[in-house]
Amino acid sequence: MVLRTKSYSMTKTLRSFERSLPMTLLQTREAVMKKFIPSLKEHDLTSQQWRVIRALEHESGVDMSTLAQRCHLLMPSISRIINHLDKRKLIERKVVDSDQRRSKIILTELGLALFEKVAPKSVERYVAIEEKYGVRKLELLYELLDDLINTLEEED
Amino acid sequence: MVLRTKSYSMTKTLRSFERSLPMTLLQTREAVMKKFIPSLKEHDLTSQQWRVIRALEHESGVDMSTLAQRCHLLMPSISRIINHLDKRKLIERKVVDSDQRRSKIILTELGLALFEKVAPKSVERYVAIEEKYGVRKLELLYELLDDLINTLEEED
DNA sequence: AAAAAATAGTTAACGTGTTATATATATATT
DNA sequence: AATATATATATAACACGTTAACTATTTTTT
Repeated sequence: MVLRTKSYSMTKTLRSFERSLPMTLLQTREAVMKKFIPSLKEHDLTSQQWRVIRALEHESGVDMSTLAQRCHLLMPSISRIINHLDKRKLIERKVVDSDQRRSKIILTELGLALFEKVAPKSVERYVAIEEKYGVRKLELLYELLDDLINTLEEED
Repeated sequence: MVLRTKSYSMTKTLRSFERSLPMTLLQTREAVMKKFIPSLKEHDLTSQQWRVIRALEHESGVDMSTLAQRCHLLMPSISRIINHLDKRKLIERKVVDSDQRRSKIILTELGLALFEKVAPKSVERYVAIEEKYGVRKLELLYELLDDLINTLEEED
């Protein structure tokens, strides 16, 4: 393991596949989500649906494209998710008068109630992570991640 | 940003959804993968298929369950992926004599050739990231992520 | 040895990621 | 004003993530 890492930085071979950056990021995400997913399942929500609900609670009445950007989802995914949430009456769509193509998405009372129920669990999770891992390290991690994102996005 | 962070840790409301930890990890992963995905597409590979090929190049002749663990994939996914790679003759399955349920997965010559073609692109990508972001920061990031994973996995 | 329990792998069903294509409406061009 | 182009959203197709159910073996229990 040590040998592999060493040979990587010296001879430019592949980093051991279990320790690749994308894999490590994926694992971290899984570890973070793991304890929160059950709260979502209790309410038959996927993490993406929850992301949309959070975005709408933050700012209701945005259109699909905006929602896609904010939630880092692609239009086909948003389209399906909004359809799904619409059937569950958690959101409503209002066609925009000035542009019939567009529709504003609004969180219903039911949707808001669901948010209020789940949100505390999410807060709890963050508090638990802060306590066990440390606020300082967490802030440092955020900084490093943001920095990496910015570095890589400059590549165009 | 500073204000937001402050209000979060003081009043225990939800961190702005765009800056949640899972979202940030997802974004980082996307940013890291972005420039490498085209190399995979050239060879009609998904990142998961590539992960499996890498694992097999590292150690050929492991069974499906082992492969699932190593690649952080679930059995149904591995099952489909191995099926797919089998059809493309990139791998072969050999039923284990002592246990007819099990089969060992072997990278074919064709599979190995594909690995040899794609691997340098992956190395290039890492080198580029190291150069732009810095080896030191990258190592620190790995440490923080591993630490977070370990912290969260102790929670059981 | 026969029955029960465990294990390896597959398949089904549903939601999402991704690319390509389609449809309707709005804007720009002529 | 009629046509072409652009935009917002939807749908289709295929792969993966996830849970549950299933099949075929192997191991354990009795």
